[in-house]
Amino acid sequence: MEAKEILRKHIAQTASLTDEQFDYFFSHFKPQSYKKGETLIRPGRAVECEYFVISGCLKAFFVNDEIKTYILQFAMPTWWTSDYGAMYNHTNATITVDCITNAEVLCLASHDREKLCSELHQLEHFFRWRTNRGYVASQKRLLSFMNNDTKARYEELLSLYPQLYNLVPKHLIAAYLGVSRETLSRLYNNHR
Amino acid sequence: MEAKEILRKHIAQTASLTDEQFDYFFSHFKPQSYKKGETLIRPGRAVECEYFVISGCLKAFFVNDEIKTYILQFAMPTWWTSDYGAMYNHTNATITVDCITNAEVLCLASHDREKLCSELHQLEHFFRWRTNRGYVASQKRLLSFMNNDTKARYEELLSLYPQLYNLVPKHLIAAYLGVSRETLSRLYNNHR
DNA sequence: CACATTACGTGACCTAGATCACATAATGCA
DNA sequence: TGCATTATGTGATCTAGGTCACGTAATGTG
Repeated sequence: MEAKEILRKHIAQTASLTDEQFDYFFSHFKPQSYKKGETLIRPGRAVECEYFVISGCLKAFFVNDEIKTYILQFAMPTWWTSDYGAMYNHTNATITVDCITNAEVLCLASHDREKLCSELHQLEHFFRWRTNRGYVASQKRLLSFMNNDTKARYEELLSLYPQLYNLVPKHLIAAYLGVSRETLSRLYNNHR
Repeated sequence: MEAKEILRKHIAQTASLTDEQFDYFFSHFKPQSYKKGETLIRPGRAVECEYFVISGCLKAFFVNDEIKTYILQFAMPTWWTSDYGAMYNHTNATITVDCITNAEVLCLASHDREKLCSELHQLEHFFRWRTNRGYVASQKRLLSFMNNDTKARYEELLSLYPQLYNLVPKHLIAAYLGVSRETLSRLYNNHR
């Protein structure tokens, strides 16, 4: 399935657009290909756009002063990603988005999204719901952080996204769970 | 300032409505008064509406099997609160919303919000941006959880909302930070 | 193919914060 | 005003997980 069709199906779950409307919407996206390890969003730079993932896997992460990495999101096909804090406030990025595998994405400029939202009510509706879901997921993860121990969070993550186990190196899973790679290693080898 | 005026100013920051449009919007809200300790949303029940706080302070929290409480949000004047996960998915509430102090709120039914959003593009715009901000704040809190220790999170919370220190009991602040009340107590009395 | 880099496992030790136990305010309310 | 809650402080002890140190795969690249 090609990029256009994937996006079409994705939108159709939340908003109904005519073919003409969708074509117009789609014409604002720039298809891009990235290789494993390439960086889409870099801290300190302006954030021009957000990305819709067609294939491959990206990660959005924060690196603190002690060079420790925390992964906010693994972005898989049909997921959206960006540094939304920076994008909405027009400030410089504080997080990085890069490729875990080779990836194809559709790039939508922030000002184009705002323009499209004001031109087409249905698109404003779509983006409202997309963010709703993100917000609820984020609250849920926060709760899981407070309530569950590492092992429970690890199992939760793998039951939600089984593909991750073979797709991404273990130290990145640790960085998503917010623990050291040593702890994660001990966890599933239960040496304790 | 009365409730209507407070909501008017709040909306105006994000969306421009005519007086007629705002009156129509406002006519869907039910003003309600609650006393300290009263419950607005209860786990296991359906979630009919969301609340806009006019005065007082609410809390939205989760209670786990071991009766430990985790506070997701303190809701102060001009904040919105509900169990959004339950509301969006039409499932029963998993969190509780109750009053830390006596409070006045405006209650908006979920189906009215959806109706209003589809009738008035500007309102859909407003709710998109409100959720945007919530999403970004939630991501930021998640990051703070992973990156900062309890002391840093405590200071972050108080610098953001200094009123909280005198308004809410310390064990609720601990429940927001995700630590035991003993740990919080030791923290600001630095007996260590 | 060889060498560099990255990924992963595991022991030893350390620390933040949990838990339990108890004491002492402070507050509400009959 | 007096008693029952609720809020808070603090010691003693325990534990999940961090950090450091080292080793061995695995993978990539000239």
